[in-house]
Amino acid sequence: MAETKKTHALKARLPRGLVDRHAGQIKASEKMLATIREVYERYGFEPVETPLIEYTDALGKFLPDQDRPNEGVFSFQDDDEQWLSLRYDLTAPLARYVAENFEALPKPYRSYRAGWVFRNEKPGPGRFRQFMQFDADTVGAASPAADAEMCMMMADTLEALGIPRGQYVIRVNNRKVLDGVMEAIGLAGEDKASQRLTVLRAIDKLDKFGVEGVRLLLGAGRKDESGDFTKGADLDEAQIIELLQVVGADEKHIVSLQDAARFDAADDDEVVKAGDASSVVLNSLVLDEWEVILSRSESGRQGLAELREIAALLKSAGYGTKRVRISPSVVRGLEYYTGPVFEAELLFETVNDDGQPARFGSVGGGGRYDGLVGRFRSEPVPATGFSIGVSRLMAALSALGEISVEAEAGPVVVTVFDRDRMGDYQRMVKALRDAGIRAELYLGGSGPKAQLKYADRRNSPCVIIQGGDELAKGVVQIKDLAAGKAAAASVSDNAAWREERPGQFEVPEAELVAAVRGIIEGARA
RNA sequence: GCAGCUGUAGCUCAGUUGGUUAGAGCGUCGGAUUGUGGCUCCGAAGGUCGGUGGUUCGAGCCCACCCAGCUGUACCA
Repeated sequence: MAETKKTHALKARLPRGLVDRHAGQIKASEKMLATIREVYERYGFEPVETPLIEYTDALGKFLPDQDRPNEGVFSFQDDDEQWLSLRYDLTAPLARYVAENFEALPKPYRSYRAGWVFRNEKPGPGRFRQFMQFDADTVGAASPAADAEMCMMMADTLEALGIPRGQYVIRVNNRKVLDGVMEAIGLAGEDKASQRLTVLRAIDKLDKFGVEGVRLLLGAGRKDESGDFTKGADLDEAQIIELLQVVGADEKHIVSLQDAARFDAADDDEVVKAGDASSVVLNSLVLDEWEVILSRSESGRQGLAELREIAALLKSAGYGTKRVRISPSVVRGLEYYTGPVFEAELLFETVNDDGQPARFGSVGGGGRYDGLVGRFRSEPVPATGFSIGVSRLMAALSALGEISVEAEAGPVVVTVFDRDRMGDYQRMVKALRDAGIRAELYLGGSGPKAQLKYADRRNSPCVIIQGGDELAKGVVQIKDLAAGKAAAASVSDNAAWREERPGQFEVPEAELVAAVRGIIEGARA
């Protein structure tokens, strides 16, 4: 028999871009999902679930002019050679579901769902190849009221999760506005399509590179810090100025506090302090700012009208710019959004692993996708929705101290000091379980020391000990591990520590359950 | 994809101009203490030095290529 060397053992390794989740993380995320669900239910949305796998054509991810799916999606062929893919978001599968069950569903159809999605691309910090999204969508409502509701619901959700008002903002824009501006500066027409894409990508990077970086990307191009060069959109100076007038207009939609009453500002509107003066951020002002340039194009006028309606509805419902703000640099996905787009951004800073201050940034987004369901049907079907990045939001919440991924209390451990009496120990475990207390019998083969160590690692509230001495007296020893740890701090001598048995007391076996309950409830208080 | 940086024990890292048997701390396991967590002390296990080829009497160290990871950037439904 050949000698089996350890070095030949199969290496246990997690594929890159994927994560294991331990008990604390799972419980924390379940709690978080429950909170989100509650908000959505309150808005009248109902759950629906679709599978992780769809036909690739339903996801719309075949490469153009090729019989192969996009590399970014995990795909494989069925027995009949049809391509299947792991879903890469929850929107395309919903569109498939709605189209397939169109007659049976009440419309407008409001639904929500949480689930894993997969992207086969390079992982990075905070970017995984499998991650969870939590979506809500309204299908069959063309009214901007549906979009406004999405924004309000997103704001309510973040607050329900414990993110204070002012530490987040929902930014809203409209793709028709962006299209309108581009049209106005002479970028209309099929031949300019790729240039328009480059422009949109450049605008999307406003918060990353700032106005100057975007200016470079709109013009000749930009070199990053590793020396790599990104080619720009090649706009001329006049076009760039006009574009930035709309897109870089953030600082302009404010009015001085003295004038706020005249503009009917709400309490909930953002106030910006600069020196002695204070100014209020108003959604209506940024829209006024755009009026002239957008009037030059039909889609610009449309987009502006939709945003005005959204802004008015938000105001009526009492949502000021602290919560939802018209923001010209929001772009979102390039493929299917057709109207209003939204993004949920966290504003607070935290310290990352390297001690560098870091912003969480976007934790969710969405928008109107009027073409997506219609792909499956002969008539157009309007739809709007948004998606929350669950893992990212969870990282943010734990940084805020709103949730903890620390392991919570483990089960009570009944130790085995006498191997012949497993039945007796099992009976104690059963009694505890019947009383609704998490409890387990030590199932390993090690001695008392190891058993105590095990209970310590399980974060058990207490252990139950009954050796020969206790049996003779009809009692059990109960050791409160937390109390013992506290008492041990002042003891440095091991003999004394063992003699003292900190946190340990003796009760008649009949009082076992009551004594354990006392410890658990004491720890909770 | 492009660019830069980095690969030595489970983790964090030392390792001399290229010179015998590659080390430390932490962690793990065991013992002191077979009826008790922590502290302390003692001991043990754990390595194809990322891979392949080359230079050399001799490579963890030098060279080439490859692989992986990290960071930035591109793409991102």
